[in-house]
Amino acid sequence: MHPPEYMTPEPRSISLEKSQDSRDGILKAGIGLFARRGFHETSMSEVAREAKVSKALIFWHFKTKEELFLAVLNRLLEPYFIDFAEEVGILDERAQLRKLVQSYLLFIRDNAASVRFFLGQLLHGEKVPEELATQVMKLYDAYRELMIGIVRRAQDKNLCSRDIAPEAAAGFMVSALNGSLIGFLFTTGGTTDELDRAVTMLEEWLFRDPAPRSAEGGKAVA
Amino acid sequence: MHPPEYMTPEPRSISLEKSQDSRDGILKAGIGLFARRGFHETSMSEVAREAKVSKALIFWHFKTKEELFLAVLNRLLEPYFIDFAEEVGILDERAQLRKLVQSYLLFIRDNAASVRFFLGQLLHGEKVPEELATQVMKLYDAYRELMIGIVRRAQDKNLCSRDIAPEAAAGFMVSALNGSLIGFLFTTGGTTDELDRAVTMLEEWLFRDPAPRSAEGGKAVA
DNA sequence: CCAGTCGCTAACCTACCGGTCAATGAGCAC
DNA sequence: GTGCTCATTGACCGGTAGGTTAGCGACTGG
Repeated sequence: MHPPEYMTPEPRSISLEKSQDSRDGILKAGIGLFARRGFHETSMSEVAREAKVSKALIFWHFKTKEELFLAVLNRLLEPYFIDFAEEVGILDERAQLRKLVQSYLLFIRDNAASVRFFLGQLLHGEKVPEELATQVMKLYDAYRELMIGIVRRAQDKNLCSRDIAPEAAAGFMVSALNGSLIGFLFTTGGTTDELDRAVTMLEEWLFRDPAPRSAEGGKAVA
Repeated sequence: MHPPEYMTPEPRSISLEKSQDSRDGILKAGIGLFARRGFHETSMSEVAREAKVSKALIFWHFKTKEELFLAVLNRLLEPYFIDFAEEVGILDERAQLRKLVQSYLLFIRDNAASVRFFLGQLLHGEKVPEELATQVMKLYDAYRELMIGIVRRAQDKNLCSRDIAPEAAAGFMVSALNGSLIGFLFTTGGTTDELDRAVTMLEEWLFRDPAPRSAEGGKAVA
């Protein structure tokens, strides 16, 4: 079996290093081409040309085109994670919401290309191998779960209306964010103003009437 | 020049009728295959097989594969229009909003496949020939314009808060709808419950505090 | 009845696709 | 040096893609 199934933690020799380099170069080229043109529009010869290696080498590193594509998707998904756990306890729920939402926006801004690619691929169906699709879905659910937590805590502290279930409220907010997202993805050179507007609107929406019966008026954060 | 550039309003002969029939059959097959598998995954031979004609006939009707694809997109867009003008005057703004939103949902429900296809294609870029993209955008803008009108009238009648500009409110609501839409598109066998929930939420959101200073409490529609 | 067009097809063409393979150079162990 | 494995390549293969062409039967106009 020629291709190394798993890389050793530290490179043992120059050859292995070079091997990893070429593999990375191929992956890099694949990322660019697949994201720009999609799976079927991209040929292995193009990837080879872009990576400046022979086509055969690609098939030495990756058994099939699908395997390369899978590796590309995996690498694209690497930055998809949530780093929200820290320093959140000291913020009130309103600030927590703002922070969570902004982390969403920041992520979108930084990964617009791959998000667009991945979303298109998911919509198109079939070419995303379940495993990755569920991975994305899990991430999505985790995000919504964070938001549910915020809403629940805000309701407990009577910071916002208790009329709607936290799950429904969070689901709605995430949907609204997604909607703004696709609006953003379609304005190619676009500003993030629309996104920012959605953020403040969601904030106002969630914290619109804090105390249904209590007489104490809440101090609004400017 | 073999292929008829434009069809005559009424078929002059049996031959022309048959020609239109076969053309329609090809288009129909193309719609199914392109929508199910995308542009590059679909071969002309497949279309020919599905339409039960020879491949050459397709190239007789449509000069290239791109031209067939374009015709398919055009036909897919045919049901994309807004029939909202009628009988709207007699409804109050709340009911108007509900009706407008429901027409959106209904449309999505009926055209889920083609919406998914078109959205994926737009996200993927490149394969949608500007002309059609702007057509869709115009439709989108028209819809938002309708919503802006509703919000503005509701504000004039003091039915809802005047804190936000109608454009911003409408934009937000359309975004929220779009977000719910993609949520719906991803749940394959999915229910429309999530969509319906978003609808009521948007309604509650827009008409949350009708009279900022007036003492008269509004009667809520159950 | 005959010429011409229309609708249509089988067979064909070229280019390129994903994928294979034999060969080869470079580093490493002995 | 002599092997040995690893990384890499150019040449090649069968299959299929989009597209072309020569021609055939069925109508149509004169």
